[in-house]
Order: sequence, then structure tokens, then C-alpha cells
Amino acid sequence: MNLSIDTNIDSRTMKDYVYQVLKRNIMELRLKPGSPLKKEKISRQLQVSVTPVREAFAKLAEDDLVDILPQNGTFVSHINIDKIIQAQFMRENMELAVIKLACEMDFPKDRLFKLQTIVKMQEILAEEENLIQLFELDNQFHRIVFETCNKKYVWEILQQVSTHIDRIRVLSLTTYFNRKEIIADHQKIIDAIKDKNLELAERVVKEHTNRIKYDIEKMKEKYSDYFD
Amino acid sequence: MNLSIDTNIDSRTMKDYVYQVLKRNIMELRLKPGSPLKKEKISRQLQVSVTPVREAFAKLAEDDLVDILPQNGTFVSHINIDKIIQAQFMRENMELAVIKLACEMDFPKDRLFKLQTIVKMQEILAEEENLIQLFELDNQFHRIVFETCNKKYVWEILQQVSTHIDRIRVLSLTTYFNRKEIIADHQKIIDAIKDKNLELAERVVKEHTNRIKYDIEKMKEKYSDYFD
DNA sequence: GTTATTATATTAACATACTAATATAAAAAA
DNA sequence: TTTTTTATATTAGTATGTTAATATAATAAC
Repeated sequence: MNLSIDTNIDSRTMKDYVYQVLKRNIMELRLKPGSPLKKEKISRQLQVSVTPVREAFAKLAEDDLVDILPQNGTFVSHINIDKIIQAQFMRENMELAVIKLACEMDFPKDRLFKLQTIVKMQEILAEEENLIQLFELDNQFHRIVFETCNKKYVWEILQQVSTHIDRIRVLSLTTYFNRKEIIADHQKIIDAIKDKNLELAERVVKEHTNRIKYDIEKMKEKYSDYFD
Repeated sequence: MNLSIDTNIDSRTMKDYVYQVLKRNIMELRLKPGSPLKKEKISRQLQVSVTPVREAFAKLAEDDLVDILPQNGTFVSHINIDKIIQAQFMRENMELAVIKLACEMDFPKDRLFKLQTIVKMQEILAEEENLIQLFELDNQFHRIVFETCNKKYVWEILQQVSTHIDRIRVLSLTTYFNRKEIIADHQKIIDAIKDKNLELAERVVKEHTNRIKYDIEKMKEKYSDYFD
């Protein structure tokens, strides 16, 4: 229940600040699914009034990260396996659609170089066991592909639905993480884009998402009380 | 600027009520892009305090339907053509993915019948020029397909993204609407699912979305000041 | 002991009041 | 006349207080 409070978040408003602190703590499972969130307590901890806390709750409810029960309380939501499956379905299909564009278009050399740099960095971080950074770079890799195909907004929406998946991925970081495979996947995606090899790209994307599905199953067994 | 106020909205909270009223008025372009939204005025019109109005504004901002400029004002957002294109990209690809599932699975007979009923109703409504209802049934048709494939959550996310597209579609209702083609498309989709004819389904879905793209171009010319 | 009723505490939703930031208009300086 | 400065109005963000609904605990009835 002890929040990790990061004062150096660049948030325009207090509401935004509270939202980001709570979201991070929920995503990193410092706040466990099912546990209650007390407005007054958080307002004391973060040194703000209850109004921005209340508004942050509302935004978290939009993300399905908390459940607000009127006149009762606000609770960290349980991880919903069906939502994860559907989020994964969206993710996989949109990833495939974008990779198709990437293979068809004239993918800029400097963007390919950027992707290559990320993979190199990931290889180093994997040695260092810096898993959080590895996770960040994984997202960055895919984001660059989406942005280069002029699908930045699509990426943003996928990020929103990915909150469900990401809670699992954070879990799997602490226990098991198929690092080498994921990094190898990224290398293959770069090669596929470079060679305009759509078939390879599609196969890799499918394998890539299958790995995540495997993680989900593993985590579901291990932390069954976090699910509903 | 005169709001259409529907008191018969089933909303749990005042915030929700205000949100729905404003959303509908923005979507139906009763509230024009760029026009300011005054908290006090709306709170008077809807007989609530400013707090739920303020919270409704925040939710509309999440949907990109309003722009909140701090200490300045809240304005109905302009229609962003790039967001529409990307929303359409998501819609088309997810529609394709789901239709693929529909063709592969054992699509229940009663659901097919439901879809068939909708098409029949649409044919009647097209004669009656009841365009709003036609628009509603169009959404319902696709929703049933998604839900039957266990992709209800995907549909909900797409609905959120579709707000941008829908403002256009409402516009095109009032001016031009390729009704017969859309109804015919739906009939073809039913046939494709029934016959498990994936190729036909994919061709129709692509044509279906292309019609909307055509509408977008038309509306962009006609109402250029609504765009940014 | 078990069920039904009442009382209490807690809470989200809402109302109202205040503050600081921004834009616009008015006034002053060039 | 044009530019700069100052004053005013408006507004989002925030704080605090109030209300009504819900759950839990305590009591009463069976």
C-alpha cells in the first residue's frame, strides 16, 4: 500500500500528476488488484486536495484500471483475461497491418538505423539484466514503426488498450522473460522491412504476439488471485 | 448554440448525463467546431452545478471532442482529417480481422437471422428516409458481428475512435448518403458469412470502407471550415 | 442460534467558493 | 499612427463543505 511517489513527473495539472503516480503504481502492481484506494489518504500522501484525486480516479476508471462503486469505494481493478485477449487481438492485427505498410512503402534509411540502434541497445541491456529499460525500448521500437507509417494515433489508442497487457508483462519481467527471442524478433522485423519481405514480417509478428500469449498463460497460473 | 436536451437519458450520474448531452450535440454538429463551451451557461441550461459539467468536459477532451485551453476556455474541437484516416484504418483492419473469424467459426443461426432482420428493416427505413435510424442500425449490424466473435471490447474501443468518423457521417446524412449501396453491402456480408466465403467478405468490407472514404472527401470540400 | 431491524461510518457525487493564469481591451508611450 | 504597458474580465484548476447512498456492525426479535 506504500505508494512510490515520483515528484519529477512533468504534469501540467495536479490531476495529471495524481493520475500518473497512481497509474504507474497500479501498472507495477505496487497497488494490488482488489485493494481499495482512499481519496483522503492519497490526497494527504500527495499533498493535494481531494478534487484532483477524484478526477484522477475518474480517468483511471476510463482506462479500466480501477472500479468505482458509487457511495462505496474505489478499488484497483482485477486483471481481466478476456480484455487482455481482445487487446492482444487488436494489437496483433494492427501490428500486421502496419508492418504491411512498412514493407510496401519506402521506409526511410534513418528510421531503419534508429530501429537497428534500439536492437543493439537491447542486446546490451539484456546482458545487464536491466529489464525495465528493455521493456521501454520494446515499446519504443514498435512506436517508431507506427509513426513512420503515419499511424501515430493508432499507436496511442493501442497503448490505451495495452494497459491490461502491460500489467502482465510487468509481472513476467520479475519472474520470466523471453528476452533473447524478443530481441531476435525485432532484428527479423528490421530485415523484413529492409528486404520488403512481407511474408517473413507477418510470420515474425505472429510469433512475437504468441510469445506474449504464452506469458499470459504462465502469469495466470502463478498469480491467479490478481485475475477475475 | 441552442442545445438539444434529452431528459430521458439513462445516466447514473449527472456527469454522465452532461457528457451524453454534450457529446450528442457535438456529434450532430449542433455545436459547431471552434465554438466555445461555457461551464456556467451549460450548468444553468442543464440544471446542475459546474462540477459535473467540468468533469464532462474532461471526458469529452479524452475523446478529442473538445479542446481545453487552461485558464482560457473549452472549445468544440475541429474535425481532424488525419485522425479520421487513422481511425478508418483501424476500423477497416479490425473489421477484416473479425469478418475472417466470422467466416471461420460456426456463426450461430439466430445471429444470422438477427443480421438479416436488420437489413430488412434498413430497406424499409431507406424508403421512409428515416436516416438517423438507418445510421443506428448500421452500427448495430457491425456490433452484432463483433459480439458474436467475442470481440465486444474491440468494438467499444472502435466506437471511441469512431467519434471522429461519425461527425462526418452525420454531416453526410443531411446531404448525401449512399444508402442502397450500404444496405446491399450488409446483405453481401451476411451471405459471405453464411457461405464461409472469406474472399467475398473481404472484398465487400473494403468496398464498404471505401464508400466512407469517399464521403469524407465530399464533406471536406463542402464544410472545410469544420476541419483543421 | 438465526434472522430481521436499526444505527453508524464511510464514501462518491455534487455544490459552492477561491486562486492563479490568460486574453482582451484600454491607456500610455514612442 | 504604431507599439508597449497596464487594467479588467473570464476561465480552468483547486479547495472545502454538504448530501445521499451503501456497507458493516450492533441490536432486537424470533
